[in-house]
Amino acid sequence: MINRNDMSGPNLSLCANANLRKAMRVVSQAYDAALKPSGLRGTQFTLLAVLDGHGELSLTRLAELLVLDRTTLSRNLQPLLKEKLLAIRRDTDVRVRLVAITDAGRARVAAATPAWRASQARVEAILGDDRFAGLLRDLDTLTEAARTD
Amino acid sequence: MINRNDMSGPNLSLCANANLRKAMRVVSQAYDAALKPSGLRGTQFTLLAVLDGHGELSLTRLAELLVLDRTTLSRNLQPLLKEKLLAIRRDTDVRVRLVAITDAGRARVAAATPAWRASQARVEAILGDDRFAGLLRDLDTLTEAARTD
DNA sequence: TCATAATAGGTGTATATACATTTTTCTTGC
DNA sequence: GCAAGAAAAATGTATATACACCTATTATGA
Repeated sequence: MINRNDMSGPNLSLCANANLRKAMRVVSQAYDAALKPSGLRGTQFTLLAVLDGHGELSLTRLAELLVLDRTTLSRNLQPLLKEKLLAIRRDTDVRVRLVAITDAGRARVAAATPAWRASQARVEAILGDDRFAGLLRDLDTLTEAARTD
Repeated sequence: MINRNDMSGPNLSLCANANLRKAMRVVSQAYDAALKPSGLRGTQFTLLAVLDGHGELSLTRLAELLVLDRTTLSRNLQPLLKEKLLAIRRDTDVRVRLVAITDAGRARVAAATPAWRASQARVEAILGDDRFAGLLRDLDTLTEAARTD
């Protein structure tokens, strides 16, 4: 077996970025496919579930929780607002917009949760409990390291 | 310390999709920032480096190598073609388009490689060698499992 | 009190991503 | 040799993502 990466160039099989993105693509596709009957993408499920767990949050605070750019969050909210799964109101400080999940949003999360659990179970079955836990630890370590520098 | 996830809803701190995407975001931002002086995004560096390692490839074959949707690849190629870092020609089977890196593309990869190495070193320093190797293994296991089902 | 800082959020632009569909070309079976 | 099906790629549409920049409002300090 010839390894052409013994040559001078970057060895992409060791690239954290390339491999994270690749795994993200296939995993996200799996979650998206499983969630499709519920009418949610994986990213949307995440957003709704966070807001189901917390109460009303400002966009800035929600972006911090998700480790997501504020402008990205702004745009990710749009389809969920259009479907009235989320609602936004102004705070007394009128600069601040508070977003909260609606009853319809809660119902949607509840309807989607079995599909989410099945996707979770599939990943856990592939890796096994120990590697799955280790993966979550590693991802969190990377996120925290980047977040705090 | 109250754990509100003891309640009925999905515990997102265990969500493979949410945590993979979150880590992907922060890691990609770090690579993008490091590569910025070279004028490449992380994704573009990956694409060029793959084509630097292999010769001419059809879009379908390249998409398979990257575990990337063919239509996504088509679009990701556009900025690199515009900058003439890649070139496309037709095969004898005129349905097939073969893409290859240009001399300018090779030069760009070479110029960007030190920044890529620095980003790699940073991730390895954060996780340590063992966890880094384990992470790559886990990501590959997930990718292969999804790719082959 | 008012000028200046800081903060919250949105817009413009560009890339990344994939599904559904379409067009073009090739292959295959008869 | 041709019709039916397979294969390669592009397009239409929608979401995800972030940077640079802008606007509106609030906080601060002399």
